[in-house]
Amino acid sequence: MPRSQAPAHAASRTTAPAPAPLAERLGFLLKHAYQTYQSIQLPALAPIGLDGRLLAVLLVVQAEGPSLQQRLSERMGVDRTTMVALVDILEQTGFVERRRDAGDRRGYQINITGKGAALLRKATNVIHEVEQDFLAPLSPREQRQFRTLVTKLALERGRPRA
Amino acid sequence: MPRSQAPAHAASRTTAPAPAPLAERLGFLLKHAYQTYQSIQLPALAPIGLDGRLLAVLLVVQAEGPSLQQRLSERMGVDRTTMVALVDILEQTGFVERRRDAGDRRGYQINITGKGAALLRKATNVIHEVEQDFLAPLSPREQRQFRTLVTKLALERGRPRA
DNA sequence: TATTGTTATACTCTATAACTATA
DNA sequence: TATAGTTATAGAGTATAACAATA
Repeated sequence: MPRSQAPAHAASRTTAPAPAPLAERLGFLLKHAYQTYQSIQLPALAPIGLDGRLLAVLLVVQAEGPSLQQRLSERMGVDRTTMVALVDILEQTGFVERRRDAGDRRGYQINITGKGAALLRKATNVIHEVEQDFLAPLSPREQRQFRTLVTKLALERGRPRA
Repeated sequence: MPRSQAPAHAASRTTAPAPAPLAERLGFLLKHAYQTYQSIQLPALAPIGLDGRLLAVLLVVQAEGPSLQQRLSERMGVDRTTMVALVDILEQTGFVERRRDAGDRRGYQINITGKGAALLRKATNVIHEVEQDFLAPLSPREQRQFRTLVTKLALERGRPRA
């Protein structure tokens, strides 16, 4: 999905109703559900200097403690060469720091900073609002159902590699 | 999504379980549900020379009759310059044909051919199998629920532009 | 020889701008 | 001048290959 993010200026525009044969195809629905989510999340995270992938790195580092870049990339399912750029950004903005491991000087341990932890608290509130906004077309009961079902579909089978 | 498509050779590989904080985020779940779907659809459509976007063009042309390229791109939510390449492929393989409109010689009417209609019947069967495979982790009742809910989320709000 | 991080490179998908022919 | 189609180009995003440092 990639290449999958709509430009920010298009976030609030809409198009004509989807053609009937596409509106019944799961692939089309899944793609557009994800794009709709992104169109809400992108402008919500931008003011605090984050996007979905940078936020994911912070979430994993905070949940699992200091981690090698390679470990982070495996956990998130992105290439290790892609992780270089993500950590570069988070390091330059002071949200994480790279520390050499004295025992094995090949890799870095990635640590979240106090500034990064504070940002993460703010981002967590933003994400909850984004998810509520996205799920707004559903009743509270339907929202719980959707979370359960999409979790099974996304995770139960094992994720394809990014 | 699309870059959003995993390479074909990775379709059957899986990674470690998703980190807990990501497995609860809707953005992560939606992305991976879509990627999981793609990892099933891609190898299923490849043998008949199609992918999701080419199939979408055929579905719209068949449902709405001969259409200008520009109209097709609006209906599908893709740029008209992107539609050029899609119609090129379908024309070279003989699944659609471009016909000049005698009244307005600026545009082409895109028609599905007999060969294209035959392919579409085959593709429709393939897609039904792909969707069943994707939904297999859910009970029949849950499958109906998921279709209803994801349709509301993808379409009710109006689609963001591609 | 293998592993971590990095850089250089290439490939895919898609969007913008500019061109042509028609109106 | 506006529209349909096209081409050239550029920008994300991400993957592969090769390299330096370390084990």
